Amino acid sequence: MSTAQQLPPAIFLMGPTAAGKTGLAVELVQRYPVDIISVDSAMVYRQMDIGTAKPDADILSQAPHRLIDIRDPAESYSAAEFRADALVEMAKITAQGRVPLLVGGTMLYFRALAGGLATLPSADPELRKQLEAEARQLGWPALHQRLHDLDPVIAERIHPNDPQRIQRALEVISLTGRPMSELQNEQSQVNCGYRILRLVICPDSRAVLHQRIEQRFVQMLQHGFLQEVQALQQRGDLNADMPSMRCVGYRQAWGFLQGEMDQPEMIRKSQAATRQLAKRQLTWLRRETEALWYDPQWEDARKAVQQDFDRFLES
RNA sequence: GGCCAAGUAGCUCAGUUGGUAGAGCAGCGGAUUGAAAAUCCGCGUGUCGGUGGUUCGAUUCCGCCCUUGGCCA
Repeated sequence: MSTAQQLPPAIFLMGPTAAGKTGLAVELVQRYPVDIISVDSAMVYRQMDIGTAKPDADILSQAPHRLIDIRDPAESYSAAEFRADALVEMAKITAQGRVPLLVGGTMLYFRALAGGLATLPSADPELRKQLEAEARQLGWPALHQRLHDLDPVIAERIHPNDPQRIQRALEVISLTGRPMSELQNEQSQVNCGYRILRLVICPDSRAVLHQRIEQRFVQMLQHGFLQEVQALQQRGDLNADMPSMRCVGYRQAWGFLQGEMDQPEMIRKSQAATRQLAKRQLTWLRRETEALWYDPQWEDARKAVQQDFDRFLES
């Protein structure tokens, strides 16, 4: 208990997309000695501003966000890179006598940061290409069968129709010669070195969240989202299979600009994809965290957040 | 006003040669260890437009009514 007291503080501000995280974070920056670190797998990309709901230059000058605009859309990023980057930024902030405020909705990143990751090799693009070629010949269920022979424990946990995880597990074996399940078992229970206050911001009503999602997408279009995606297409070096272009909204807008659907359909699909994202985020939030929940429409929410902040920072 | 077509899940539709119905999408729940805004799994009761009739039994056949679309006046 007393050792925990000695750890420096950090705050996680989590919530589904369109819940109002950024607005609250900016308010908190104005009142508390906190610096924001973004926990968002899409805002890491430069030139992807409107569709990721990235704060604009004005807001960023008042409330700088670390770990946004750190990748080109042709590149990829990962939970492991995030964890390393975030820990560096957290240490810098703490060294200045301030408190890291981690804000975002990429729940795997929060979990990786707080709980650590197993020691695993990073992605190998060549190997992945090979595995994909094999899958085209044999089908993913056949590769799942192969995985079952090599690492039955992990194969039990991965569905035969889940190409991404089958590929990754085979990649790990191929790169290390050892089953992924074994490597995961060796993972020690790490503490990230901070005492964490977890806050979730989310409307009580799913209908309200859906409304916010739908309105926000319309606003994105008004702010030139399609031009943003068009500019990305015109670079000529991006394609629809890259992680950046598979982001919610970008994927649909890309298809629309290629003539694969009309505009009303693109809008419907983008909004639906965003609702589905929010639902997945809520699944994480319900299960993963013992956090304090706030509805942004609850007028006392901000006061309550401040009280929790005060109590936490004083302790 | 007359003729024709359609009315089935939130949406688009399939179907029942008469035994009260099922797909896609949406939605909901879940999983999640270097792509995670990704990837994957599970979940289908709805006055079959209304009302009368025929029938053991009607969402299905018949009559009338309502709504929508088209054609003719």
